[in-house]
Amino acid sequence: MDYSIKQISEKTNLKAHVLRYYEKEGLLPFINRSASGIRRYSESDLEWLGLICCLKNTGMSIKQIKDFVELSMRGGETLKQRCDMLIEHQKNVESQIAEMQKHLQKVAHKIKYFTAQYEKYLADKS
Amino acid sequence: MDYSIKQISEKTNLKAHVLRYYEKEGLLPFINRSASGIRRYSESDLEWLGLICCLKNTGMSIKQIKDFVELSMRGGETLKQRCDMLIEHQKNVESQIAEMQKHLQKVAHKIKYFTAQYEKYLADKS
DNA sequence: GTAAACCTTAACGTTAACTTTAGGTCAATA
DNA sequence: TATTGACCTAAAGTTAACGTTAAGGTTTAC
Repeated sequence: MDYSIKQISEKTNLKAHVLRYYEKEGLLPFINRSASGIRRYSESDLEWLGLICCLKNTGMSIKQIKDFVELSMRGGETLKQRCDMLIEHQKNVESQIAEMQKHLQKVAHKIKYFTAQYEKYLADKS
Repeated sequence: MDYSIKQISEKTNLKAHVLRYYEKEGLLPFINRSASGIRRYSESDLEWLGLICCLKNTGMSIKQIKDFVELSMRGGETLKQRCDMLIEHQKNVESQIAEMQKHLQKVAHKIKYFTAQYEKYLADKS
């Protein structure tokens, strides 16, 4: 009940060399190998990858994800720290979104302005 | 009634070297110079910088902003194109935000999960 | 047995948006 | 007039997160 790197690549949409790269960077320090050294991903590895992608997708850097993974490897005593880290991250992303929405309002305003200009231009031409 | 690069730097929160960089990249093809070659920014240059920052803040690339500026330099005949470009950009940003919010929900879910784990850990310890 | 998939290390290439450096010139002031 | 701080240019350096290529080797599936 385990997966090859290719299968995982398909399931996660991460190319094989990216999976190896993530492993090298310390994001996946728990992948088992077959006797001959071939990576064998378990169901729980796949779940981990889910979390990693989730953090990546919300803009967390590889380095920070690595820190998170390292905490996880230290067991239950770091659970509080990890919760805090995720909550902090959540806050950051939320405020980024809020910022973006604020800036977006300015864009909307500019669009109004340009649209008016365009209408004036059309009127002047006729 | 014009400004030095330092004054503009303070007004826009863009460092002087960034202003020069933007100019080199074609984002500001209209800045006047003194006889000795020193940049003199006008009030309207400052307004342009406002629009440029607005686009930057919403994630538009330097290259795209350059394209927008180039259209602008061609005058009224490109107004429609520019409107369309801004509207397209607005849509992109909105869908980016939506995506982000979707991913954020997953993070929230993970937080719930980790918090539960943490409470269980505390209960087991006592 | 052979072809496809996997492994490693290592190094070079890429992109965006700066940032820094080096070596000057210019302007305000004491 | 000397000095200091602001300005100029061109070009190289930086960072993150990969992407690419190479070179050489092992393993697995049919």
